[in-house]
Amino acid sequence: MMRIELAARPPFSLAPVVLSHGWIRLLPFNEEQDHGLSYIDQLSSGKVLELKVDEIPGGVAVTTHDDLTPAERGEIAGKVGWMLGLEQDFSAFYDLAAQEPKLAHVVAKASGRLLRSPSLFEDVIKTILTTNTLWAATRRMCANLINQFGAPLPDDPLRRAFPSPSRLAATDEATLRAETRLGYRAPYVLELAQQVDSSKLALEALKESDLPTPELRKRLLSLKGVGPYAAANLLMLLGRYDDIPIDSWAFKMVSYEWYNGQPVGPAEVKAHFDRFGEWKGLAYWMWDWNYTG
DNA sequence: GGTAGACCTGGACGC
DNA sequence: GCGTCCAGGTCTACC
Repeated sequence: MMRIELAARPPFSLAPVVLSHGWIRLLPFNEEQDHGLSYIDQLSSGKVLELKVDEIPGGVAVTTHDDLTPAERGEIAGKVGWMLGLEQDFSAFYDLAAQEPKLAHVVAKASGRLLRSPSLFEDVIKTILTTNTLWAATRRMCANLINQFGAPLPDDPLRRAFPSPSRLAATDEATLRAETRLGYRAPYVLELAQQVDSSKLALEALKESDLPTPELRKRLLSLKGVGPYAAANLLMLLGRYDDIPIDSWAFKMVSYEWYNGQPVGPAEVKAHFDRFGEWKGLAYWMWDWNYTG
């Protein structure tokens, strides 16, 4: 049993991160008591362990059943710091949100951080799995990927980590279609895994990229299966909020918020959030919508 | 620059 | 049961 305490930039609260979007309900995440979370992670050494994350004053505590080397502790600290956005600074967003009743809850709850997977590789695949399908199918495809290709937890082999690029690169399109049920997304996932595995694509480097958002967006759009919606979603996970992930849900929300349920397009969605400038994506994401059904 | 039609799955619906 | 329809973004081909 090991415990690692990590400090967060204040203000911080774990619950809004866990509840920030659907990722907590995709394996290998799991929501635990009191809006804590667990995640099954494969370390760079290949070791698979379960990380449990709970809030403590000033940050979080990460616990595992395993004994860890200093290097493993460092790796876990880095990953969890990224996953929860512990260093992220939302003070400029809070200044804007404090002026807008529909965003007041953001300041009150210290929201803004969006739950991320340890790797951009995993988040790109998961984002591709959310496109053009229903949430239940996204969860099923993600679970299939993990159950079929993920490395097992030694104590509990039915639970597995998210597959590595090399493991996915070693499968084939027919298997991803027939067994994993990815449908037409199969070649997209396979190509991504092969490019990352062969180092043709330095995907993880985009996490620290200082490219302007439009350039970063172009990089993401160049990935097969990543279109405007997916790119905007991934940009948000990368801490860039100057684009809005517009999907069919966005049209419905904006329609009932400002147009009496009449059909709307992307222009209407953008029009209501442009005033938030570089924070417009987060303003959209955190908006306290009228429509609840 | 924009757009039409194809792509897949599984759940809902009609018989 | 069995067939048909539908929702959900992105791709490619073509303009």
